[in-house]
Amino acid sequence: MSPKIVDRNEKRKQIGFVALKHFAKYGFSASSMSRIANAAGVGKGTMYEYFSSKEELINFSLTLYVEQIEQKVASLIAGIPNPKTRLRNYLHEVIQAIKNDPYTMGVLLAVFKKLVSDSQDTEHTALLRGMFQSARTAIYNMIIEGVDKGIFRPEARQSAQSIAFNMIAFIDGLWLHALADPRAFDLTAQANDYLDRLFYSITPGPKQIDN
Amino acid sequence: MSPKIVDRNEKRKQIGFVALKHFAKYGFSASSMSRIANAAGVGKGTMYEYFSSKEELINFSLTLYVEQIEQKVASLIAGIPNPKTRLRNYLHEVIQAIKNDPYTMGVLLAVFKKLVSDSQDTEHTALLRGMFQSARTAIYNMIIEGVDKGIFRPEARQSAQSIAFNMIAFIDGLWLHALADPRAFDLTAQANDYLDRLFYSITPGPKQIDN
Amino acid sequence: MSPKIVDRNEKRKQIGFVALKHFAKYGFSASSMSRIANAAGVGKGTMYEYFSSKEELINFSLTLYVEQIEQKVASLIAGIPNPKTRLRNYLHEVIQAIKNDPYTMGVLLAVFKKLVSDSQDTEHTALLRGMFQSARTAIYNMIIEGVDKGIFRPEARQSAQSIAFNMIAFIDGLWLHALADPRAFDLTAQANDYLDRLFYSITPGPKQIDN
Amino acid sequence: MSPKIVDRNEKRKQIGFVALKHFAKYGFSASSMSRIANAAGVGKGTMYEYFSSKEELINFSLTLYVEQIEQKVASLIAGIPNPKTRLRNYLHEVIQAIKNDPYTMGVLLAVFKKLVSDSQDTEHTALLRGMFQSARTAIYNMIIEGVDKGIFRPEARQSAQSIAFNMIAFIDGLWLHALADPRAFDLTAQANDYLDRLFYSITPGPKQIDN
DNA sequence: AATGAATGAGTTTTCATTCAT
DNA sequence: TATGAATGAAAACTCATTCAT
Repeated sequence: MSPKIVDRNEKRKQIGFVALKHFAKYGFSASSMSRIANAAGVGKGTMYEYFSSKEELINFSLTLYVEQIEQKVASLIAGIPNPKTRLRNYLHEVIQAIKNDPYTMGVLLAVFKKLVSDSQDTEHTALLRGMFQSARTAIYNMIIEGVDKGIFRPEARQSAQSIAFNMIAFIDGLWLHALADPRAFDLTAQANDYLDRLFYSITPGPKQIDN
Repeated sequence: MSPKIVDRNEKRKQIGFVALKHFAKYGFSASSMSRIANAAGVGKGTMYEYFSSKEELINFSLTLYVEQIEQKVASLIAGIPNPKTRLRNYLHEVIQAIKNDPYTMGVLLAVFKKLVSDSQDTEHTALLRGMFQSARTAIYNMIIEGVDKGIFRPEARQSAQSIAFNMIAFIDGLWLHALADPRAFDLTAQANDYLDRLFYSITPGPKQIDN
Repeated sequence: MSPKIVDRNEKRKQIGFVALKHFAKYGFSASSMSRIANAAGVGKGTMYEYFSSKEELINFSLTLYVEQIEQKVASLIAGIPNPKTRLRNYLHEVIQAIKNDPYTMGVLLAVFKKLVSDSQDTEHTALLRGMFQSARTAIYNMIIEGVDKGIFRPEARQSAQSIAFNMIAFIDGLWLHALADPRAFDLTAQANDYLDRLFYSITPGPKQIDN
Repeated sequence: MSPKIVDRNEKRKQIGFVALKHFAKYGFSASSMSRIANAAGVGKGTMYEYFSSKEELINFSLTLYVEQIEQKVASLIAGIPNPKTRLRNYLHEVIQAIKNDPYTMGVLLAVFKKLVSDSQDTEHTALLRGMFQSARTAIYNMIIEGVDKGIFRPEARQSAQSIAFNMIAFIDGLWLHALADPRAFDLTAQANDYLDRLFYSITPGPKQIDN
């Protein structure tokens, strides 16, 4: 009754991750189905058994990507009580991830570009926004918690939203440059500088400098 | 010294700018020679009279782009004596440019992506690095000038390099997000927040806040 | 003599009829094995358990089709004693069939086309010819019977063959046009006109008009 | 200023006629662009210089076909004063055309089939209907002229429309069968039988038979 | 010098068929 | 026996590039 047993979901994921690597490296339009098939060790036709079109493969891969990122982010902030330390740790972990797997960041680049081309591409837009939103919320919560615990100034409560935006933009600018010119600068130092200035401006007490 | 040479260069530029628009909107691989020819009002074959290949057209267009950006940057910082004001003004002008012509920023996206694909593509890498370097130098100089004039703390001298890096990364993260989600946040406010925090940390005297 | 053999034939028929519908609607080459399998509620692989190839499925389906048509024809002419009335009735029934199930006529179209492509395709040719032959024979017999009974002129005996050919061609032209442009004309009226003229020319006695 | 000089319209026609042969022989879906290109002696890509898609090639070919047919029809009926003779001549010429170039009739088959598949395919439907309409009009006019000249009975005036429909259907049935089974019957004799019966029924005076 | 005609390699996608379970 | 997974050949179509005029 039952034919060759294959975990379709597992195989979709397997192909999806291979595709992700290609998208990261070459972008969407320059990645070809047959090369992905080849890299995934399946026939060209098999691709279409698992994804009805290239577009669907892209969507699925991105979902995979976002899931992966969000899980990583969630695990990074778990278990560290002090929100200040947690924030610093969070940034450092993100930077480690960038350093360890710079190509994966290339997917973001490809997504950003697709967003520019098809401005009404709502599926991808939603995906991206969701991802950024959850990152911002994580940062926002850390700021608020810091204020609640007296670690940050009360005024930081109003700026929390803005700080979160700011920080995300900074992080994304950082990997962008790291991608373009890996040896030009010290990511960790940059992140520390940024945080030092941030904490300096929201830590209570005159002239207190965090380290 | 025949006048033809001038014409030739002029036409190369003309085609180059048209190409730039396409690259910004669709990226390199999804922009086709014939569509660019069409938009530029020349024949398909003519493209190859002026550029030996698509690759060369890309290179030339990027040179054009970088030149344009650098000229703009240079003009922005000219004529404003106070380096603090000049810095704020500089950032605001950049943001205006992003707001007015978001597509042009798309070229950067395309370039970044190309850098990821061909990691040994030294021609483009050099171009990009040069551009960023000149932007950083401009910022660096403003910081140093501010220290010299007593507007910034002496300690800022050592951090000047790092601040410049930091700021460029922040700016690029900003347009990246602006491109992806134009209505999500207030670019100007974000820039001000960033500068406020920066100036707060490098302005002499206790609790002095710049505005 | 195992019961399996019956099942097998039954299932072949079941799949064959589903295939027939597809062939009628899309033609042979545009009908796909997997869509037929799907519509028949069996697996793709199962198709090849019952038919060694698409070609064989086509052959079998056509046999089924011809059988069906011939049974219908036989039942239409059964039980009506007057050959004139029987002839008129026959034509009307055929027209009813065309009106009720125009798609089935599409199979004929597909077969005709296949015959044009593979001119040496004797299997299908024989099938078709047999079908038309039996229809012609039925008409021929009615004419002869009419002559024998004095309902038609004796001269009709020599033309009987030709009349049969003529009538079949007319019928097939009729459904062809009905298929192409269903609302353009009144099939029943056309058939009556044709028969009136035919009967007028073969009915004995001056100016006698059949109705 | 001007490049390789090619009469685009001429080349479109040239390719169109080659395509027509393929469509006649294999139908639309089983005819491939590359095989047509090959037969036309041009490269695959060239096809798309002249036709934006297979669909457009089909449309163009059909236009060509209809034009051709209509011109032939027009020339056949020109210059013969007696409408009765003209009608007979017309039918004979059509039959000659069928005999001489049976494959071309295959195009009609393909069109009919396409009409069955995509019932809302208005472009082709319109083309077909127009062609049949003009054929019917030609026949209708001959009948009316015959009535006016006293060659046909006055009652034929009312039936003229119906006779035209009837005759077209008969003709199309005829070639359909001729295509399917070229040697089975004598097209000319069939046509004569049909016309004899028709003229018998609409010629004035008792028992008068046309020859 | 300028151009469009020509093209084949390469892209996405479909499909008849085979095969392991 | 029944099935769906797997696949390569082939289809429609795109595009950078060459070349004749």
